[in-house]
Amino acid sequence: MVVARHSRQIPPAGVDDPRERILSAAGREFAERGYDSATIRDICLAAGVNVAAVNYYFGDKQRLYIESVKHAHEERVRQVPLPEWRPGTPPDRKLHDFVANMVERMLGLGQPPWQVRLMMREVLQPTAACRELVEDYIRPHFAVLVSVLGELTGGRLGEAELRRIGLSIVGQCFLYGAAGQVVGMLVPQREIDTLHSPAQLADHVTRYALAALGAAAPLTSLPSARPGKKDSPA
Amino acid sequence: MVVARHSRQIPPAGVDDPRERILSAAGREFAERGYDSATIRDICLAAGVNVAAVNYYFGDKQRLYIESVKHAHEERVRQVPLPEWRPGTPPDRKLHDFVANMVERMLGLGQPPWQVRLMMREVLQPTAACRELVEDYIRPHFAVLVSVLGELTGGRLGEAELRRIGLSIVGQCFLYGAAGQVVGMLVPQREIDTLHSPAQLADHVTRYALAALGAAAPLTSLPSARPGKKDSPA
DNA sequence: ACTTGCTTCAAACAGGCGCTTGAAACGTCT
DNA sequence: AGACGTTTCAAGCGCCTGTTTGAAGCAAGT
Repeated sequence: MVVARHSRQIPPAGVDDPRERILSAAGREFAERGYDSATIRDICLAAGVNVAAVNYYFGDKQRLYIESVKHAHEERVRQVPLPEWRPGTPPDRKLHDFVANMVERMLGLGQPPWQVRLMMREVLQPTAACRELVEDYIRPHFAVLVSVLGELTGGRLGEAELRRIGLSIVGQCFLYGAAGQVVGMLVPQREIDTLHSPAQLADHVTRYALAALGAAAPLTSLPSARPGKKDSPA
Repeated sequence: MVVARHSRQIPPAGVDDPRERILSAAGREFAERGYDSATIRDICLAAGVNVAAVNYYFGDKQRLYIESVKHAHEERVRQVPLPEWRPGTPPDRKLHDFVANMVERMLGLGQPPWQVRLMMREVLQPTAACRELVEDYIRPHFAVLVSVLGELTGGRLGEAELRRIGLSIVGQCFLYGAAGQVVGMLVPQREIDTLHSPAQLADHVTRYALAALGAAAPLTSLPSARPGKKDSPA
């Protein structure tokens, strides 16, 4: 009756593996259109396989969706891994690196890549795949941020307060990633290019946090301290 | 051929007005399920009207959607209007009021009301209704925030920098409104209740901004300066 | 009483959807 | 060659979608 799923002892994992092609096409389609609007027919057309292949490899649309979310998330982790620091790296440098890394992951170059858009959908309207995403991907990253903040404040703040500050930092990046188009409508285009590029954004968020934590001069300090001039921290 | 839309010279605008009932039901349904997943049949069932009524009053699903977005946005503006300040109100007080207002609008009590969820969808994946939403609703609010920030910094920062800081503030609130469920997974439940309630959140975002701008002590300062003690600014 | 124009209704339309089917094609053993 | 398990295919199955239709209901004007 039921199709016996083969055991896949030797996964080729090449670009000509139909399973892989379906996952990739499905990820793009789900990211672009959302779960309901994406159709199996379109996905299979893009993947160059027959519609029955989805049922054969994944059972049904829902399981294909979950698999494609996990697939996208693993791929993105490989693309933009967390920075690694040699012992002795100053914590403000770590914070900047972390924020720059997060911004790059969320924004890519221009608008976020499909893997991120797919994950954003999960975050904004969680489905079954969300918990897994949080545990495997978001929580570890967030833990790193919190530990960097702890290092930066030298134990003067509790874990709970650190988490709250961490969320403040994440929120700023998240706005650009999730609502980038609206930001683009609110701010003049030339300003976007000059002040809201990924690098500039990372600098701003870091400086904003350091100033709030008293680890750098306030943003209103005179130009002598550190103006809006773009510069990578030495 | 085409149904002649009547001129609606005397809009009753009561709860028994079918047009109004459809708009309300459609808003909830679109907010909950999204444009594609929401069905005209379900909307009409909830509104207690025949399926043909949508075509009669709005033409098609798309125009119903646009009208329901505008309807929701107007309703929400009426529900949570911007605060008004008497002359002489100190700018840090204004900032706190503004943030508390924005948080209340975005978070409601518990999870955001359907009007906000509908608008969030537009922000995250803009459609034809988005530009109107930005111009009528978001831009004026954002302008108020920027002007308060300008007042607070006393001309020491340019408009562009003020906008950037404004977006930092908005981003923090936006994270809770749009990704509240994920925040709830990252932070222990008891911490949510004690540190991430709307009031606490508004306090935190305000204090974070004031500290970054040098208008208040850094968050790491000793309890003597201005602790995390919750208190409405006098 | 009859017309007129606006509103509501049950029923149906064509099209697209996820999913299934039975057979053909394929590669690999004996 | 033959048999076998795996993979691919064109075609079709209900079902649900947005939309249309023609008739019935209704209030006001003549």
